[in-house]
Amino acid sequence: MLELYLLRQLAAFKEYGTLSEAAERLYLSQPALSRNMRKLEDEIGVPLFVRSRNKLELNENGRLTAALAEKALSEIDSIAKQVRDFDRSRRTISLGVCAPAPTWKLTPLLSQLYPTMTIRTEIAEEPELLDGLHSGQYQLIVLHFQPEDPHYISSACGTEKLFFSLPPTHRLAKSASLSFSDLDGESFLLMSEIGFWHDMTVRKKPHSRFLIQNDRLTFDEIVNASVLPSFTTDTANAFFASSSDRAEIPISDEEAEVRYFLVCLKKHEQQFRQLFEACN
Amino acid sequence: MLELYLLRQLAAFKEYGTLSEAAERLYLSQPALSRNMRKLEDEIGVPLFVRSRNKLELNENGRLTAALAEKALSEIDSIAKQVRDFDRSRRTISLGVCAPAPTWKLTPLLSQLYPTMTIRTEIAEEPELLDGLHSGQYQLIVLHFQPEDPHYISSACGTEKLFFSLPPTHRLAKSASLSFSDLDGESFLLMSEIGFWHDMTVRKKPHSRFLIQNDRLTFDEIVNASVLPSFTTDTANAFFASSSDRAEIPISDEEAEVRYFLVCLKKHEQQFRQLFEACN
DNA sequence: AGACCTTACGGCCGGCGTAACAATA
DNA sequence: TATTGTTACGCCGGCCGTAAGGTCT
Repeated sequence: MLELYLLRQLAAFKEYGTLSEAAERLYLSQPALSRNMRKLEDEIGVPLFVRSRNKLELNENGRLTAALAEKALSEIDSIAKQVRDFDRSRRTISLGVCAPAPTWKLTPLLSQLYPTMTIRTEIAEEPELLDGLHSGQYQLIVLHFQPEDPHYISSACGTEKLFFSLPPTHRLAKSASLSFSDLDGESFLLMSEIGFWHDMTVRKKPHSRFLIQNDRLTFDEIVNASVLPSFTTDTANAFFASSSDRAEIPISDEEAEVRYFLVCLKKHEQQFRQLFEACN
Repeated sequence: MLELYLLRQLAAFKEYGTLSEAAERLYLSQPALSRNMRKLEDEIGVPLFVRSRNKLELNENGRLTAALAEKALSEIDSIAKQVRDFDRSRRTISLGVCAPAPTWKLTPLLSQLYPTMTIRTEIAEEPELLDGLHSGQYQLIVLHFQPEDPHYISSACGTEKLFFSLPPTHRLAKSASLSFSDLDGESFLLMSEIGFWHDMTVRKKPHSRFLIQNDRLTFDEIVNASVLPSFTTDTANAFFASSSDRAEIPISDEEAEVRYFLVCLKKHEQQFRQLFEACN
């Protein structure tokens, strides 16, 4: 059977045009390449080259062979990668979420229920989450609505309510309740990687500007040191008790409180049965 | 990159189940195979086997790898074949005919006009000829009707008229003309490999039986030695003068005389221009 | 002269076989 | 005991590099 090193060398010769150049790219002596091209020709049994006295070119057979070789080589190349990906996917649970809060409860739970598995978490938009669930990119996703498709298994897994976080000096710091529009136009401090909350706050306050910070500790410091309004949620407060003198004002819009739903494909129902029972 | 011998050996192990058996089939010592399977595992970097103390089995990764390997190996295997076929097709003109007579003139003509090419002739049914022309199986075909599709180039290339060949003692040997139906029911001697003539004669004499002989010399001998009716044609007589005392009676059915048409695809018009000019 | 390809010769590495061992049924 | 898989050691074929030679621009 044709050996790979011959096909690789043919492909390189096709790419670089001369034996010398190809040999150099292959870290191979030029005579070796010359010999091997003749050997390949012998093995296939038909001429692959037109040979002038000091010039070597592919003929039609040679071009066909090189094209087929490139295809086969890339296929062989991809085998190891495919197997490694497959192996990783078998020992990994990928969790896609529409916001960070659900992971605070789910990640420890997953680690405990499936101690041999690696838990990978990703924040994405809801349409991408659903696509990824079907493509196998995610085995589990968390949405902030309940999907209706009967191919899914889903179950509520917590709520989250958004609050304004205002400095005591803010003119509205004593309010019992505020709506998004009450603070439209003011500049806000905002965490990055907060999933759908980002879109929602930006959409509900079209005239505000948002200063994005991607590290939570830094964010907390900046919040405490500034007089800009920001956000917090009941869930975040429960998990990350941060001392601050800020006023936390409930947001009256109904979108400010969401329910999360954990979703998996029906075919994985067995695998995740314990998880669904535990997260209720 | 993964080397082919490792993939071949993995595929063999998958096929035969044990290292010993696979090694034997591969004409390889069993320790060598053991080493190489470990090497493959190392190179891919994930476990491919479940190892008991004296048992080796593929795990899921291994089964995937073996499946991918089989695919890649068969692809590599097919490269040489594809290139050889391509090379042969480049130096061969394949002529498909609906009956043998046209080849008697065309084959010498082709050899003369295209002296570097191999001429290959095949008899086939007309639908297969047209399919083969499109698929590239034939560059030229001969039909006994003129195709209407404008994608073809076609030109008349001779006629052939069928005769009954009757022993002098036959009751109808003196007839000036006969129709197919006049001899329906009698047993006939018939050559094989005569293309559409076979179907036609069988169809026109549904009550006759036909004794098939595939060698022309043998056929001629049998014909001369027997009193069974057979067939001949004007074209065959012109090319193969066979002495015989048989009566040759024209067949009056209009299907008994055909015109042949040489056909090629328009894209080959240039290549075969000389041929079309010469065969008129 | 410089670029390119081919042929000739010797070295060396990698894959193989033999041998010896361990474990299971 | 027969079968299966693993480890250790030395051989050898095949691929490579160096050197030398020929041809073309």
